[in-house]
Amino acid sequence: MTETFGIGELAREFGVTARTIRFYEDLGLLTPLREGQKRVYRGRDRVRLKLILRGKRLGFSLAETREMIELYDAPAGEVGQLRLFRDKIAAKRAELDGKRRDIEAALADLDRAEERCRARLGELEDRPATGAGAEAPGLGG
Amino acid sequence: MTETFGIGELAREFGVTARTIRFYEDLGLLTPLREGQKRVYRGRDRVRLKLILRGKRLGFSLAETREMIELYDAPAGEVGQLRLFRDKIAAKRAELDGKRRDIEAALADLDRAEERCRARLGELEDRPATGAGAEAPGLGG
DNA sequence: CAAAGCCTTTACGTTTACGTAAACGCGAGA
DNA sequence: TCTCGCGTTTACGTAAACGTAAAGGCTTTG
Repeated sequence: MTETFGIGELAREFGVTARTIRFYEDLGLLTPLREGQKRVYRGRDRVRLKLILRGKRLGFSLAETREMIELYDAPAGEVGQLRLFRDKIAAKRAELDGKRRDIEAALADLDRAEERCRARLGELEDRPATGAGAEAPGLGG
Repeated sequence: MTETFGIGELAREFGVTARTIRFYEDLGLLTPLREGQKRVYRGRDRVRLKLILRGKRLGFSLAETREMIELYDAPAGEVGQLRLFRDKIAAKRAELDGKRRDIEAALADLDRAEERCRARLGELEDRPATGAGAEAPGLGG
C-alpha cells in the first residue's frame, strides 16, 4: 500500500509526457507530494490521471473533466450543497448518455458501411471480372 | 426533395456560427454549391454537418471525423482498396468501442457518486441534526 | 432612397493543450 | 571527475478550431 510513483513512471505507464503531467498540476488537477524538489505521486494522483485521460478520450475539456472528477469524490456538505451536487451529477449523466447515443449511431453507420464493403467484396471474390480490376481471387483466408 | 439551405439556416439549426460552417468548408468537409457568391447547401451537406458535430461531441478531431465520414460513403473500388477500407472500419469501430467502455465506466462512477449523495441526503432528511447544518426537513416532494 | 438583414472575403486574435528548448540540480557508476 | 539519467523551472512555440472584426455586395421593406 501507499505505493508512490515518479513522474516518468506515470508518464510511461499512461503514454503521456512529463510535461503533460506537470501541466495538469498547473491546472490543479493533480497535487503530488514533494521529496525535496521532486514530485511524488500516490495512488490518488494515479487514479486522477487515469480519470483525466478517460475524460480526454471522451472529448471533455480539462475543465469539464475537472468538474466531473469533483463529482466523483463527493464533499458530504449540507443539504443544499448535496442537492446541487446531485443535480450536477444528473446533468453530467445526461451528457454522457447523449455521447453514448452518438456512439451507438456512429457504430450503426460503420456497420452499414462495413456491410456494403463486405457485400461488394463477396461479389468481387465470386466473379472477379465484375466492376473493377482483378486480383488473386480466392486463395487467402 | 432536393431541399436546399442557406448558411445561416444551417447555423441556426445546429447551433453553430456561419464562420464554423465556412471553416469546415475550408477543410474540405463541406462542399456547398453556389448561387452567384452565396453558398447553397443540400441535404448531403446537412447530413455531413450533422456527422461532423457528432464526431466533435465524441472527441474526434476534424481530421479524424473526416476519415470516419469517408468511411461512411464507401468508394466501391477494387479488392485491395475494399480490404483496406474494411480494416479501417474495423479500427474505427474498435476505437468507438473503447469510448463506449469509457462511457460505461464514467457512468458507473457517477452512479456511485449519486448513490453516496442520495444516501447522505436520506440521512440528513431523516435526522437533520446529524453531520452538518439543518434545512427545511421533509416538506418538499 | 436609406436602413435592415443576409451574405461575402480577408485577416488578425484567442483558447486549449500541450511541445520544445534552455539551463540547471543531483545521485549512481565507470 | 565526468557523464548518464532523471528530475527541475522558465519560457517561448505551436496546432486545432474557431472568434471577431473590417469592409463590402445584394435585396427588400418602410
